[in-house]
Amino acid sequence: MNAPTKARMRRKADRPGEILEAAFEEFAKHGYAATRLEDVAKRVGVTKGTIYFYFETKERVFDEMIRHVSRPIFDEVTSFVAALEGPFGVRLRALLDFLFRFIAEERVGREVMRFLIAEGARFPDLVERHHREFLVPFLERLREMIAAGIKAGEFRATPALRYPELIFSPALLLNVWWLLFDDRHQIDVKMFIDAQFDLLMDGLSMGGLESEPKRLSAKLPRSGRSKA
Amino acid sequence: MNAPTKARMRRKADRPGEILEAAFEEFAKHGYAATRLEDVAKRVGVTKGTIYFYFETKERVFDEMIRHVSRPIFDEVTSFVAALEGPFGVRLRALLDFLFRFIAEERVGREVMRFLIAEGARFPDLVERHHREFLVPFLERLREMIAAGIKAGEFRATPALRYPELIFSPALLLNVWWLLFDDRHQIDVKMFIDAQFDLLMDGLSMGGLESEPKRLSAKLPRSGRSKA
Amino acid sequence: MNAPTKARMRRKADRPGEILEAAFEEFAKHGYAATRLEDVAKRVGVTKGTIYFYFETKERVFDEMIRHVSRPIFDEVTSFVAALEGPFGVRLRALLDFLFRFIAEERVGREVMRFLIAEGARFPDLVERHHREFLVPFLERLREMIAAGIKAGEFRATPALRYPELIFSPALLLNVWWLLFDDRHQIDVKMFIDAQFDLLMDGLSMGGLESEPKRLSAKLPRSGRSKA
Amino acid sequence: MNAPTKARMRRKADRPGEILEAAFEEFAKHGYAATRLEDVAKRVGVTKGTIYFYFETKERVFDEMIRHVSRPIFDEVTSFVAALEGPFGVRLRALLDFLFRFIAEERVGREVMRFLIAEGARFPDLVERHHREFLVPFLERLREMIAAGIKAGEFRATPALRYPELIFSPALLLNVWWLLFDDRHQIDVKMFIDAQFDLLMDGLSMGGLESEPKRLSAKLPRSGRSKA
DNA sequence: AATGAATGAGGATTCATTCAT
DNA sequence: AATGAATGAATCCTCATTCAT
Repeated sequence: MNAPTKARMRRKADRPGEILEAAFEEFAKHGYAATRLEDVAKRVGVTKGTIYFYFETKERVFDEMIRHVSRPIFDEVTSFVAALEGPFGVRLRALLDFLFRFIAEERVGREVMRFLIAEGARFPDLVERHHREFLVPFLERLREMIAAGIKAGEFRATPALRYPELIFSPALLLNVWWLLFDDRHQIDVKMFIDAQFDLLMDGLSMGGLESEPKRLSAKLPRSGRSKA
Repeated sequence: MNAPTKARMRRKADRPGEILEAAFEEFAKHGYAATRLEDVAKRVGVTKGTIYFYFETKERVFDEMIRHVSRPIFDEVTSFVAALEGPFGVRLRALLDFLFRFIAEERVGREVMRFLIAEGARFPDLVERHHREFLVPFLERLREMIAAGIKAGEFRATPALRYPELIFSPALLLNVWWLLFDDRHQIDVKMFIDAQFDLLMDGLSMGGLESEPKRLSAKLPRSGRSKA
Repeated sequence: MNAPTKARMRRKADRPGEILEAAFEEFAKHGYAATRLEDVAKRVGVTKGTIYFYFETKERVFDEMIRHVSRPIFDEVTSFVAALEGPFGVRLRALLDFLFRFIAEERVGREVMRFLIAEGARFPDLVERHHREFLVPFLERLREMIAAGIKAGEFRATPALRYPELIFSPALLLNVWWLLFDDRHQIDVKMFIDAQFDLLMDGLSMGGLESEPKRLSAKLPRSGRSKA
Repeated sequence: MNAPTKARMRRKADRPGEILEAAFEEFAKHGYAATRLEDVAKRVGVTKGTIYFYFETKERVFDEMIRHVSRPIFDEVTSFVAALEGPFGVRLRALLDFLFRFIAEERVGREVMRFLIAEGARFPDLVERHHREFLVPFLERLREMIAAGIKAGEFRATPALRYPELIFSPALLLNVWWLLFDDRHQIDVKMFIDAQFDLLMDGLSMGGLESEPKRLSAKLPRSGRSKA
């Protein structure tokens, strides 16, 4: 780490990117205030000065780090949502799978949530940006899907139409669960999604006495993810 | 203003309590690392030294602050859950109302969640304690209630039985929403709970062709909160 | 200097004053930017932190240091000028003696001038304050004295009445001389003042052929200072 | 703005000179310690590295900058003084005019004085060089002129003969005035010189009762500068 | 109990300087 | 000749912690 010194391994193509990724790790581990830029530098294999060559302040490093790690998510969410097709139940399930993957299972999505919650007061713009560019569009897509499902006669006209957040919330719970317990008290994601989907579709209450009330959901493909 | 300041002379006999409450405010606003014990002291109207008379370190102040503000919640949750009665749908609704109040609407509950998420890495015991003493018992109570509801024929036997967290998750969403947006992008809590309850009970899908599938939920009392 | 450590020699009555005097020495030696507050602290026998206990920033230390060392001069100038009496030639001579003492011979006066010249761009208020509170009143007193001398028939009505700075300028020269050369290329202050006074009174040109044109100045007491 | 920037391609052949002139501006504005070589470079339109190609250290840049801007003054002073002719009163007046121009009115002369005062401790050689090459010769010329004037019967034999600095001092005052106040509290240079000349020639005191004591100075040409 | 003065380790930031290209 | 990337020592400032009173 402090090898023969002098080894200025320069022109490493994407120093800023490397720095931001190292910053992600350090900020995720210690939080904004307790992170030392020196440790970020050490992780990249450069010195403090190098970071200041690329970024004006620690705040700037943090801000750009969030942009850096968020962009791929933003992009993928956008294109995924645009590409949804098929029956609405199927679409919904696909959306849930996707959502869980990005917001709960992927470390970046999880930690971004931690950053927003923990450092939101210091970086209010960041929070607003995520609301505007990520949350609002996503919820709107959800709402449209539900509305279309209702029109198509697949879904009930529920007040949930006003609160697509409700559909979103189990994924958030998993996200927070992970943030809190990491790998202690693990939850089986696949089973959790299945359970949400079942509950979401048919609810808790005994729906009368009919023989085949659960048809629709029963036919749906379960979460395609096999590894979890 | 800094005359013989008699207001300060009250010698509340509860200096430690005062300090912990001031600490709550400061830690909530700035996070652990960025909070200055001096500001906590100033808020109480004493000097830093006084804090060190009662608490050994800053970490200790934080830890005891969490205990201090959590205890009333712990207690109330315990006794509330023990006192639930009546039809299970009604109990569930009551539990939801309660949950929302403590985890989302009350500032203390909200901020404790922020502390756990933001500082969990630094205070792992804290997180474990909340898991053990708050979350697990609460989820267990939820599960028992659902199980009893199923036994009583009121509820379907859903896989949600394994994941009572699902029922808990909208409250968490509201909690996080508040942590992120404070009073920007407000959500109407009463309508939100109603929506959750409706969805939770009857689900999204058109439940076959039966004539009266939604009876139960229709009869349930709506949220008792009148102001929202 | 780094003795047995722990010797917190506290309550030293006038810590702020001590710090400002140490600061004067360090700033005088190195200039504002090149002075290390740590060296100031070392000079007092405390640590950096102590300085920040009393002063918010380095700029503040500098600013207050100037006030601290300037005040006695301001005060003495004010009271001295107010107390002048006697024939105007005598008064003028006394004023010159006084002026030289404060602006040129005394180290503080000299160094304050250096600070104003060297750091004026960074501390414009400082410069304005000295202009307003020191320079303007002093020049005004000078002017009044000359005007009174003219009225009394002792002085010629010269255009110098508009520029009392002219009378002031040799003292400034000595000041700057000292700032530049310290004790190299020394000038004998007493002789210098005598020379100024002679020149000031009677000028360079041969004043006609009269036998006793220089009476007045010839009778004046020479500078009373004997040590220089 | 940062297109192929052709303006920069002029390859002035005098990069060092450009750098030194940029350095003059930056050092004049911020002082030695607070000047960043990077800003000097930016002013020239090159990078820091380029400066280090021509100069070994920052101190070297400063030192050579002073030489660079002083040389023209040195040269002009030398040749001007050598060329003086005519009655001594006229010569004196011409010398004063010249002096004021170089030491007070011209920015370079003024700022060099600031450098000497502010950074003399760090660059003692600089100060000595100016003393030896500029101040001493100039004062010597002044002294010779006065001595010759006395011999010629134009001037009185005053002790000022020992201190030609006295004649120099109003110009210094104007210089310092400018350094301190820039364009605040302006002084009319022409009137100031006239006043000095009047005072210098005939002094303050009522010169006996003679009828025509002021002949000489009255006939002298006033400052040749017409605009002031 | 409480204060106020003091400490000193620690971290953000700056910038003269280096050097491979 | 000139650049751009990198270094690392230096310095300001902060703040948890200590302790005599």
